[in-house]
Amino acid sequence: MATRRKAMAVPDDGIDTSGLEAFVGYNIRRASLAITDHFLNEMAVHALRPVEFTILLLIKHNAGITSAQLCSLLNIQSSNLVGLVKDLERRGLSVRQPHPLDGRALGLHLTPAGSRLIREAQRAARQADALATARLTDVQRSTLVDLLQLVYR
Amino acid sequence: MATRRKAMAVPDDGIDTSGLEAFVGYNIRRASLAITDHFLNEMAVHALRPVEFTILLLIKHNAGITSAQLCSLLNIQSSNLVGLVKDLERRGLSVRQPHPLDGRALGLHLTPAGSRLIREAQRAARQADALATARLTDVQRSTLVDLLQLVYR
DNA sequence: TATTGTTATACTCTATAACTATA
DNA sequence: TATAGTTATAGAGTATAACAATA
Repeated sequence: MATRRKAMAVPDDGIDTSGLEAFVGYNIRRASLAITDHFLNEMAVHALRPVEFTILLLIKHNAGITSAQLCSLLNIQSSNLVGLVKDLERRGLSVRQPHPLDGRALGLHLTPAGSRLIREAQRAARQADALATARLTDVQRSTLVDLLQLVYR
Repeated sequence: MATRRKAMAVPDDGIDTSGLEAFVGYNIRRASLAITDHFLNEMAVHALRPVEFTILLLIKHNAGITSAQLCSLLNIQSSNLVGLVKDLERRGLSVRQPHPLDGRALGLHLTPAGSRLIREAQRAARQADALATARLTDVQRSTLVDLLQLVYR
C-alpha cells in the first residue's frame, strides 16, 4: 500500500491543508474523531460512552479489578473515575466488593445485567469499528493497529 | 511488517487488555493521547494548543481564510471559534480584515509576529511528531498516515 | 430565507487539592 | 509515609439557541 498520494496541495474546498496533513498528529486526531463518531452512533442505544464501555470490558475480562488499576491503565484521574463507577453501579451493571487482600481497595465485578449489556455493546463496538475502517482491507486494518501500538506503547 | 503479535492475553500489569486492543478505535484513541502529550510538551514554550496551531497554520497557507471555512474544515462550532480567533488577535498573531467579496465575512491574516511564531511552532510540531513516531521507520510513518486518511476521509 | 459572526449558556471532560481509612 | 477511594472545584472542550448584519 502507501502508493497513491496527493500531488497537489489544494483539496476539496480550495483550502490548502497539505501543511497540516504532513503531521502524523493531525491525522491521528482526525481519525480518532471520525471513529469516535461511529462509536457514539452505534453505542447510543446502549447509553455507553467510550470510557464506560472500556471500563465494563476490562471488568469483564478482569473480575475484581480495582479503581486504581483502571486509573493507571486508562490514564484517568481517580477522582474522575469515582462518578463513572458510581453511575455504572446505579444502573445495576457492576458492583464493588471488598478486596480480599487489601482492605482499602474495592474489587469491581459485573452483574448479570452488566454481562448481558457488555455482550451487546461489544457487538455494537465491532460494528462501529467495521464502519469506520470500511475502506481498509483486513491486512491494512491489522497493519494500522500494529503501527498505532508502536506509537503509544 | 505486522508480524510480531501478542499470543497471550495478559500484558504488563497482569491485566487482560486483549479485548480492548482488538478495537481499532481503542488504539487510535490511545495513540492520539500519546502524540498529543508530545505536542503539548514541545509546544508549551510557544503557548499554542493543537487547535490554535492548526488555525495559524491554515491562515499561513490560506491568507484571508474565513471563520466559517475554518469551522467546516475543523469541525468546530463557530461560537467556539470566536474566542480562539479573538485571543490570537489579542496576542498580535493574526488580524481580521473585511472580506473583499462578502460583506458579512472577515478574512484572517497573519501578522509578522504570527508568521515568525508559526515558523517556530512548525519546528516544534515536527519534533513532537518525530518523538511520538520514533519507533516507526519512514516507510511505516508514511503508511500510517495513508491508513489514517482512509479512515477519516 | 440563508449565512457570517457573535453572545450567552450549559454540559461534558479533565486536572488539582484536600480528606479518610487502611497499609 | 504511602496508597485507595472519595469529595469539591476549577478549567478546558464542546454543543445549542438566539441575535444583528449582510447575502
